[in-house]
Amino acid sequence: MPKDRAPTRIQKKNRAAILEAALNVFSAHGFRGATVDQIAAEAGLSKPNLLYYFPSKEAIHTELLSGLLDTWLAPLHDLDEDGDPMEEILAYIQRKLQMSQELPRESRLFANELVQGAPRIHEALSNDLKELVDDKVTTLTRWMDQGKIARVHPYHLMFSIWALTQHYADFEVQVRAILGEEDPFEGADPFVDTLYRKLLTP
Amino acid sequence: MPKDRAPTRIQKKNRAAILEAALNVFSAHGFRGATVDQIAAEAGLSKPNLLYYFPSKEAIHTELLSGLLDTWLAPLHDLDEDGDPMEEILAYIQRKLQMSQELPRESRLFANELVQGAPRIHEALSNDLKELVDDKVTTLTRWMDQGKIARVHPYHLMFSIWALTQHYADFEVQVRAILGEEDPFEGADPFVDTLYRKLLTP
DNA sequence: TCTTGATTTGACCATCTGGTCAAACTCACG
DNA sequence: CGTGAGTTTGACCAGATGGTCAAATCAAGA
Repeated sequence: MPKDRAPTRIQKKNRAAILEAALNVFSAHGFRGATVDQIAAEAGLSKPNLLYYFPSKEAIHTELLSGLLDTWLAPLHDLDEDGDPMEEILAYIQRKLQMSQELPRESRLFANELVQGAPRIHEALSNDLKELVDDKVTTLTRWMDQGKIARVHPYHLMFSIWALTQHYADFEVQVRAILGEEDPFEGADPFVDTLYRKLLTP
Repeated sequence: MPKDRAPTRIQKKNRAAILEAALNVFSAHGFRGATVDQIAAEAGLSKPNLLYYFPSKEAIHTELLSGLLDTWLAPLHDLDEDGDPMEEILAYIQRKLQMSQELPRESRLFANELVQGAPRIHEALSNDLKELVDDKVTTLTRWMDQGKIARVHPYHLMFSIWALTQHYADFEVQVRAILGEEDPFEGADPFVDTLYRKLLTP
């Protein structure tokens, strides 16, 4: 394993290649379905070489998840209490939809983990995520109190946004099977925009 | 393997026990994450004994999925062109939500399969499911043409219903992590009802 | 160039896993 | 009962898989 110094050029390149490969493999097959050999092959390394950079399969997975959590939660972080309520929420939804389109692997990585009970990120959910959501729910509630948006259950509002936007990435095969050749995201944006505009208009 | 006659008392009991156990294990760990030993143990059988009733792990999985597909699609089947549009749709949504609550294992079984690209039910999606959805979309479109419900993209409407209702089962850990002690389904029903009533009111 | 730490790998290992098989056991029925 | 079909299991196997290790190779600074 590399020493505890500044990472060399090679270390940087290989660790990045491994994480990139791991994202592909884990998001497509889940933790258990992914094999170290597969990740190594995709990263262009031999298995022992891969294990020279990460101590175990689990370590790669953990680093991937924790490294991506910030990215994943950034849009919600950006929800600004001082902005225009309706525009803030619709912008959040649009960013989430865009992430589903542009980062489907990341979405499926989390989806895989969650649907199997989140054995490896349960803590992050109950702490970081809950804290962030609770905070933003306060904002939403305040907006409702001020009559800026319609009063709905704020937590379920949040869940619905996640469900709707991530559905396109997580269940992409199903969406594609039904839409055929058509671009899955064609029309999604106006649809969710209308949906939440109608829901939240006081 | 049992002969091709009428199933004996023991065959009925054991096959049922195996499928029940398999539903638990597959829905919790996905196909690859599940082991035959685990299923056998949960069914109260030895592994060779389990494999006396089913030729392989894959066969159990296949039978589970195809056996549950009808159950899973029944609510959509029931959407009645001759009923009251708004009530029909809201009833469909409510039934889906109820299934998410009462049959979370089934929901996660399909979710697991879908998020990993549906390698084993791709055909059913492109045929049975697509056909059913296309048919119901025709109904929805007709209702929109008649001005009975607001005009929205009918396929995205369908996706949104699935996403929203199944979210509670598929990502139950996340919902629980955020809501804490509170019952995840508390308030979900009125929320989705309001959501779709507002969206679809012309 | 030489040296030393960084990097890479072939060979190997223990364990897990899906599946097989022959032998043993059980049950229903004549 | 006795018997043959139905049921169960211990022992076993081959391949996959996560991980180890010593030896070989490489890279960069003195």
